[in-house]
Amino acid sequence: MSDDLAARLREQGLRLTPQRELILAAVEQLGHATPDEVLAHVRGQVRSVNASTVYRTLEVLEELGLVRHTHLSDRAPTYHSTREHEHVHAVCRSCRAVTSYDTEVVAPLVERLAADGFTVDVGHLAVFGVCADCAGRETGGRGDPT
Amino acid sequence: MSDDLAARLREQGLRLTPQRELILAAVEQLGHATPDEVLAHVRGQVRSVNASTVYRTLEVLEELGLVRHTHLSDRAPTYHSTREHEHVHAVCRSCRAVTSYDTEVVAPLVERLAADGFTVDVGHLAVFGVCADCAGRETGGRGDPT
DNA sequence: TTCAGTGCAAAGCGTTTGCAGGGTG
DNA sequence: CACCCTGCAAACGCTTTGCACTGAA
Repeated sequence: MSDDLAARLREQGLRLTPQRELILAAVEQLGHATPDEVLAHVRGQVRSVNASTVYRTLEVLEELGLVRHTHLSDRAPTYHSTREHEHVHAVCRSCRAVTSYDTEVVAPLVERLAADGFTVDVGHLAVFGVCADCAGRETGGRGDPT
Repeated sequence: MSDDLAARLREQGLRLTPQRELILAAVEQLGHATPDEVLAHVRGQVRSVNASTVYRTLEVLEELGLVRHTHLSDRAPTYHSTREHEHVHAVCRSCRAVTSYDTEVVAPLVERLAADGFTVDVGHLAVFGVCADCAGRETGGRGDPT
């Protein structure tokens, strides 16, 4: 856990700071969160933490392999801990509902591209479309993710 | 072709303007282009055309089903004509190369989600990963398309 | 003591919006 | 001649960057 953080940072000659611990903890607690949500969460617990620090830290954490991100909307990306099982997201363009699927659903795709030497980043995959509920209501909901 | 444009616009009580024709033509010629590239292309042929017009027009054209967009980078989206065969994009995170695949590569995925009532927007799908070339050179290239 | 990390403020990029004039149907 | 569309300019949301100070090792 956070030991991972300390260890991995050390390996890279990077430093362990309270902000880094807090931001990693926030991502783990929130499940899926945008930089802004992470910022809000962290600020809820502590004094001043800056947005730039959140961005810079999420980048570091991603390089260390502790968090990952996907794009579930055309706005800010969402980050999640790599301690979760890797999964694929299905996003309804109409109601914006996000469903997680086991990576097995893309196994054939992954194998097919692997045959060409292409290694798919499964955890980053977001599949857009229309969910069962919205298919009924026709041209449903609000906005328009991606 | 452009007849499509005129016809579809009429159906919706919308108007045919030179800008709309030019922008659609630009997307068809460019293959895959960002709003900015479309703007540059259109300006290359004609006088003043405004960025907002490009955005508004691409939105209209997409609603009319004449163009589609995907996200091949974490920057601007890329638009393409729906007259092309529908395809899936594989984007190398290292060298940014984009390869188009026939939609059959995602058929199993599409069927699996369809079983849950989820209709996948195949044309929008972008698969990120590392291509064969870059897998060799290890930690390759430049930027980092998300 | 050193140099990575942080906060702050400003800038950057892509996109959106309000408004008044212009052109299509 | 009604009303959609456009250009313009300002605003916006998210992210990045430069810089001087702070604090981890």
